[in-house]
Amino acid sequence: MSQGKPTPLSGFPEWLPAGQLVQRQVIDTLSRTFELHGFAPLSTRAVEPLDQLLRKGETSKEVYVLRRLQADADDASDSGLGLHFDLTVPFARYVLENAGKLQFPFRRYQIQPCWRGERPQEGRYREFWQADIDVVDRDTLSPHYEVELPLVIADALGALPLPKATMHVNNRKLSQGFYTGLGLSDPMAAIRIVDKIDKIGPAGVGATLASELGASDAQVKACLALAEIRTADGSFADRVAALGVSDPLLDEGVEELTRVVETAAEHAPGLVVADLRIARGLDYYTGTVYETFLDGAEALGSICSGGRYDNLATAGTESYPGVGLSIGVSRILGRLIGRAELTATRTVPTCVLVALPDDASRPACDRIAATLRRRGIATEVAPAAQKYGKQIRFAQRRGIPYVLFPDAEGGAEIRDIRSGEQTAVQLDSWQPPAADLHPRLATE
RNA sequence: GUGGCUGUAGCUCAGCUGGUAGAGCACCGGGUUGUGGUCCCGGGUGUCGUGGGUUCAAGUCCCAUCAGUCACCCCA
Repeated sequence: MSQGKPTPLSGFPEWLPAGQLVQRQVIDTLSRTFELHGFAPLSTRAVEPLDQLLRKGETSKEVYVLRRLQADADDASDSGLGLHFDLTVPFARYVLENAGKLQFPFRRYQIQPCWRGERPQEGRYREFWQADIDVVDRDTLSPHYEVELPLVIADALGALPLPKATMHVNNRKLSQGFYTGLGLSDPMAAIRIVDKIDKIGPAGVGATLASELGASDAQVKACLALAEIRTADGSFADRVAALGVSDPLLDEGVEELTRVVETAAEHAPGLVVADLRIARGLDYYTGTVYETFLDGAEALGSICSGGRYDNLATAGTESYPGVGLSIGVSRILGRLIGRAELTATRTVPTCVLVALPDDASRPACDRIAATLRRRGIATEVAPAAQKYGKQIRFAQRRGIPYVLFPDAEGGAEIRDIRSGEQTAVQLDSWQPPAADLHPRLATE
């Protein structure tokens, strides 16, 4: 019974083998970098109770819910479970659940798929991978983590062959304090309105501030002036001061942001800019907020975002403030794989193809392959005893760098099919250059 | 989730006002009967995204649907 050819599912991308290999390489590279900074690997289940996912009134989230197919037809209830839409909320739950067994400050990384039911387009999927790092502590979290995490991200992104990235950083205390000091009725609403400045322009923001918050001309002018501030060093503080607004929370925010920007400028020059219009949508952020854009792909949106959250992991009197950043792995890969700007040096793990002289030689060739594998060299034997030209082409199509030709006396020659160089080798000692041992990421 | 645009071979695309499809590259076979890439010769490999409808006749017109993409929303 033919069911016809299956079609793709909107928003659920599946890369071809070459892309899969690229994603694996990217994830491995990120994992190594995170571990180098002492972050422990962690995975959480795919599902969370809906009340966990929807806490903080995040009802706008397009959460996929789980329901048993076998549920009674007249049973309208669901399981009360939903797929997580990010890795921060599940992590906060995990911390609360295991607080007694964890050591604080607790730092972990987590690389997993997430699900959101929104309309897909380039860089936006319904199933997508995030690579998330967070640090949480008990009761209070030292501000220096807000400086450290961007540097870890700088290392991680720097280890990948990507276009230059720029991280725009702001501090909610700065914005909120500024609007409070300015005398606006609803500082949080002002933050959200000003965040739209790239969409609706300064005039639109001004009009909205006036109509929704009753802001005066002077207040609107001050808000727009703040939103214009964007500096690669600590000089933003002088420009904020020049606006003549005073508020204790504002001062705190300026101090924290100054530390982030100046430290980043020292350790990762060119990565971070203070950008006082950045707000971030998620309302659980309470301090530093981050958004990162790839140069030349700004329209793709942020490829790494996060911030400090003081109240996400709280239960009763227990409080575990944290700060985290998430890299949008699928967003980056969808763009770069889609445009063939990021590839792997080969489409299979195989380093050596053992040529098959004739069918009777297969056992001997299998032994040769086993010998190489024992030394960690990924090896496969040619699928059929075709003409050597065909066998070489088999390797070439897949990017396999070496073809091994056995001879009748138990020796072998290995050909580097990129250069055409072919030499007799000792099977029990030959080793490829380290660069050829595994597929690597490559830009084209 | 709302709205717009797009959908022909593996890829990039052509196909005028309706007459059951074509180019380049790629791929396959051979020249070269066991060492690829160059060159030469030969081969079209296709449910025109899918399903309906109009028509004597649909790749072409209409509707729906799926997918991609863009804007909104939101955000990785």
